[in-house]
Amino acid sequence: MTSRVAELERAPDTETAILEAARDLLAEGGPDALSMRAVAARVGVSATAIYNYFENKQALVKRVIALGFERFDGYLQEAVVDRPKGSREQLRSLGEAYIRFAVENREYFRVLFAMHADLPQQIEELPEGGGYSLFRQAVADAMEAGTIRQADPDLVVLYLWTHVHGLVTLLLSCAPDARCRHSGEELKAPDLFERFRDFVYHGLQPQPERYET
Amino acid sequence: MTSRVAELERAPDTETAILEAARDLLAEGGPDALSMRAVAARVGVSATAIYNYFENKQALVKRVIALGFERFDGYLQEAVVDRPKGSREQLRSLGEAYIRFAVENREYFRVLFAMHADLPQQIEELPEGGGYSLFRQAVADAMEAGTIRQADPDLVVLYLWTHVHGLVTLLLSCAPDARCRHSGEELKAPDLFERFRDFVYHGLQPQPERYET
DNA sequence: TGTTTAGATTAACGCCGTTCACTTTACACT
DNA sequence: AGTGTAAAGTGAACGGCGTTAATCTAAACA
Repeated sequence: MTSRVAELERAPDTETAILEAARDLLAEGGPDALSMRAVAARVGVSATAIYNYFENKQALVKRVIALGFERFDGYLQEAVVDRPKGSREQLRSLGEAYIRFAVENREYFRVLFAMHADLPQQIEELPEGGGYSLFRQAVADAMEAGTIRQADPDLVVLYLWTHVHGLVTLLLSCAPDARCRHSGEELKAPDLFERFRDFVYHGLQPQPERYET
Repeated sequence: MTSRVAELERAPDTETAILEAARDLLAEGGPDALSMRAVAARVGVSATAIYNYFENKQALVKRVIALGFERFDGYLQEAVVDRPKGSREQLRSLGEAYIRFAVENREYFRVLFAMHADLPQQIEELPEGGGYSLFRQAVADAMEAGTIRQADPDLVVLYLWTHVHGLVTLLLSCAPDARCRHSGEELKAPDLFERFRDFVYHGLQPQPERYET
């Protein structure tokens, strides 16, 4: 006789199955691939059964997106731990994690940031405590450590976020494999990110003859 | 008796009417609002008639997007003329035009850069001679004039483009009216852009005691 | 035992993109 | 003037979509 907990855990848990099916369909084939009937077929249930767990398709998608942001935050979490607090390396690692998530979950990423523009405002439960606060803490640490200049932390976070977000969205929207043909050679997102780092740090001002380190 | 030209211009020109209806539907209600039947109804024709001019919906959308990029380029064109060649003002004006287009054509802008990610590669006829080359020329001029530092122009263009593109997409996807709540006060895209300019120019490096101009 | 209820099902509605078979229009050619 | 041809437009229909309504099933509880 199995324990009650084991029973619960082994239970079909249709809701979870639906969410996973929806996430996979979204990640595999983009928004068009996610239909109630397709989700139901993958779960092995009739389409209308989904309505026992989600009010409608939009509610289902909203949950999937929330799960997506959790996975996204996982990438960022992994990027900060074990990196020296306040170091440029930590900041760089965050940016790289952002890019890595976008490239490794291309379709998903696209949906994450394109989809929740349609769903009007209701995504208030997402950002709190998530990636943004991670980013912000890293920036604040870097300022305190003198790694970057003093400024409004929120503004700098937004600036860096904008920078990395623009990089990946632009690449994803131009080249389906996040690649950019540039003066003959091909550059992938991480390479571009690396080349941009000098711009981000030193700016575009004409460089004085600085032969310092 | 009207001239031949006048006749041609006054002719119904169903194709143009279809394109305009599709563009308006897209700009007004986003992608979901654009259906063949809706376009047909607006033009005053049956849905199947559209197939005399466009192979299918995707082809229609593709043309609409191409028109959108033309309009977009118009914003950029307007930004460069009458601005001193190679000046920071010209670069700033380009960025502001980018933002202005995105804000004034919110739905349209979203579709422009979200949509042509789906349509696989086929958008090769778009960028040539368009906004990118404008941007590139302005950057090259600014380098030659010593306004910004010497570097690979393509890289700098991509850097700046990324910067402004990320700013608007991030704002559009977060706040439906391209507004950002920031330390209590609300910032609109142009304000943010202005605040970012110092970062772009001087970078995030710790500022030395520079009391120079 | 009978009753309730959560979960699943089938049927159906209206909208979608698209195809098909058909009619209408307009113009070129003998 | 009459005919042929091709373009432009039509309504019906197909399969797929999100969603609703009515119905069934089986376990839980009294």
